[in-house]
Amino acid sequence: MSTTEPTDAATPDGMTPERLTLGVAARLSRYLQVLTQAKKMGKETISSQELSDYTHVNSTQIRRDLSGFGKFGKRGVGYNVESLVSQIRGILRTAGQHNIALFGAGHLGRAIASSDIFADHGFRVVAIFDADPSKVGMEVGPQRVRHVDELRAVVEDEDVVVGVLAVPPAAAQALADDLVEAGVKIIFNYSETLLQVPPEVTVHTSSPAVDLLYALYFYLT
Amino acid sequence: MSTTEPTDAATPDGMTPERLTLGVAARLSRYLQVLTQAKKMGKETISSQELSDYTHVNSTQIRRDLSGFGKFGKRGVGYNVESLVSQIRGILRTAGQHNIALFGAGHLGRAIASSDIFADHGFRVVAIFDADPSKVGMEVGPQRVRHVDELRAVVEDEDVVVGVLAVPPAAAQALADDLVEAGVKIIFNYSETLLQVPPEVTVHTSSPAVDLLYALYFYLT
DNA sequence: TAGATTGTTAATCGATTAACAATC
DNA sequence: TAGATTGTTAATCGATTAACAATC
Repeated sequence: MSTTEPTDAATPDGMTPERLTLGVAARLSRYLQVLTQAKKMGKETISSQELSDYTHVNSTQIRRDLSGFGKFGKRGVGYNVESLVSQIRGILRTAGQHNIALFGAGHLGRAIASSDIFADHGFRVVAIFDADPSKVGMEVGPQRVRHVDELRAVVEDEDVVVGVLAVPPAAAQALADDLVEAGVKIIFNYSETLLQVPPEVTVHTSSPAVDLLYALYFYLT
Repeated sequence: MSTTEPTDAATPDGMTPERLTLGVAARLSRYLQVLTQAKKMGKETISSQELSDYTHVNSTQIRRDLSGFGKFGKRGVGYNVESLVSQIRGILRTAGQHNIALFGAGHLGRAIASSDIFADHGFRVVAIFDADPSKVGMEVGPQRVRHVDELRAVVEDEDVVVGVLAVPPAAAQALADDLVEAGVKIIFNYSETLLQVPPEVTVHTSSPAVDLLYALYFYLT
């Protein structure tokens, strides 16, 4: 060590760092998405500029975000895709498996169940529910469709942390209530309904149209 | 006028305001989503606090965002839902109809086609395409599934401004290329692929898993 | 009037960016 | 070595928030 730096300010393993700010956590998640896909495509290294092209986050911002946790890159080369994936997963504490319960065995539910989009990030659909008796028992991928009555038992037995609602608007609130009662703290809402939940529960409502409106504004102006 | 204010700094109709910042445009779009839904539910007025509960944006921030464009609220009462919808649509210049071409007549494509999620915001699916000859000609909602060969003609005839990709990863890039060549400037990508497009084209990749990772972080910490 | 909620200010904090030395 | 790209600084800009007067 030729310089007089103070002891490394980056977080050493095992020590609890400060909680990430909302912005940093959101950006890291997006980097992870791109990196996961890049890995699938066989890419071994990626530069902050390439990450910037895909995420629309400024490349300096990306280097800054990452360097806050360690020196993950190689000057002149870029970042190793695979190792950066593990690093970010570690920072976000999402390296493990997390179980999802999916509601609705219609077109959307089946599309979600058969997609890699959750699986790629360690989310596993452990149960699919539908209120329609004619759908109960049907096979969807590796799952058999269950009746909503089984919700409580499944949440406990399978350690479900996320409920995904792919149901008609009229059914969404009742299911949200059931999920809350069963102790699920994260609800991903694909219906258009505004859900009422207690403050400790997080609802994320999918809103592709909102993203389009936003893109359109910058296209029109 | 008893005070000596300078001429109103808010934008009078017809005058081109400055371009919104990314943040403001994003937040206004989210308010619009909630307001649209609140209107559906028959709500007549809404307070900045209620909007805050649904959007997770601080209520002061909401009042601040809105007051930059005019005095839309009524003290002690809140905002009129219907009028606020029109005001925001005006600000975002998305009051009109915009046409979408949808690719993929599988589960996801059919779910999108039959949902109100785009229709509620003035987006109309004017064509559905699929590469599979056995699906061409099939009826999906009011549309007949077309072969991708017709893409160019449809984009021109129907004034398509957005292409939505609900296709397998392997097919996404080729379709993106076709859309770019046909002059479409906004692509909404539901496949997991990283798409290569010229800089003037905007790609928005849907990433429910990213949103979940993000929610999970704050749940786990 | 009393209660509620907006519109707005002022102060703070975090995000963003350009620039560039370090170094692979 | 020459070229590329990271890691980091310093300066700026926008977002956020608490507080409160205005007013419905």
